[in-house]
Amino acid sequence: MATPPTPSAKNSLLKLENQLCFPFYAVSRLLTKAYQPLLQALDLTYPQYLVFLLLWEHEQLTVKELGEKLLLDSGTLTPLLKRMEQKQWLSRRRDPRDERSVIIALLPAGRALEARADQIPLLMLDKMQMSEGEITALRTHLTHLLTQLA
Amino acid sequence: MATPPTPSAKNSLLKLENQLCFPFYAVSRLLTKAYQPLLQALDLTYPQYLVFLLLWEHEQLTVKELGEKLLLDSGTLTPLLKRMEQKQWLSRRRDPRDERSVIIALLPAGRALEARADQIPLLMLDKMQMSEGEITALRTHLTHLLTQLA
DNA sequence: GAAAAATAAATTGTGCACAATCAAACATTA
DNA sequence: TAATGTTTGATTGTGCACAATTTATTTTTC
Repeated sequence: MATPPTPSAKNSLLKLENQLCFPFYAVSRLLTKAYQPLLQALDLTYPQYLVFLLLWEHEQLTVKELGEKLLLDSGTLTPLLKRMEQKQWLSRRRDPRDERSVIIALLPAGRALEARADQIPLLMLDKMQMSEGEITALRTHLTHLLTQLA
Repeated sequence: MATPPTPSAKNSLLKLENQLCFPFYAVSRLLTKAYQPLLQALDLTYPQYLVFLLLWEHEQLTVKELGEKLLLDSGTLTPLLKRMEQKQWLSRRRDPRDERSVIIALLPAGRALEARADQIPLLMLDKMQMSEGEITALRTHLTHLLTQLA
């Protein structure tokens, strides 16, 4: 079905295969899909898992702090956190000392998930099949890009 | 399985800063945001731009072929393509020789966007501030990961 | 200390992503 | 060729993402 390239598109940067950004977009989605069977066992989505990574470490954080660390805004976080509150994984309450802020705090049911999640990072590293060196190199480039774009 | 973790190292894998996947997720979203002002001028979203990259090169493709190249399924593509059809950028019709397939064909208004988009790749390369070598290295790693995960 | 500016969430609306299900068209084979 | 199985899109429902606006609260400035 695919027709031969048209003259205007020959050797162009406007070709999917010459794009650098598409692989980022594709890999990001494939990684989320690779997490899916592992997270589904915990009834979690990938963004919810990211919130838990922070809460397991910090016990409680404001919505603003979560947003700064995950690079997400309240339009994304508020409904997501409400769904997690419904499941009794965390609590949402205003900071008495600054009523503008909402404090997200880990609840026992949320803490209990930590033990069940502890195999996930190694299982994912396994799926990626990359050497220690490749991973280090990639992390360096990604961090550079991240600071460049953020 | 990779290397067995020491007790202390095991816990640290469940920290956001030690995640490899989060930077992919974050960079992917930041890249899309970096495209946004450039694409908004053409009334395009990033996934729509990706569809155009393929149509500018191939003139016409089936939904299945678009899905294979972009790693997207019909649940994503069908409504996206309908929105693009509304704007007269492309046509959707069944293949007379196999009524199961839908052929997506570029229309003049869609072709006209190509010239207005041709600066985008260089502008994006500029935003990323990476050397030729870094880009090549990154593309290699990403391609490896992509085949590993796809 | 009142008005103005800044900050933090919530809300609204649009557009992906994707799992799951369905229906139609085509291919296979007994 | 009738029954079975496969392929292709469409549909439905849920959950992000994010721009833009709104509301409540706090801080700053005059």
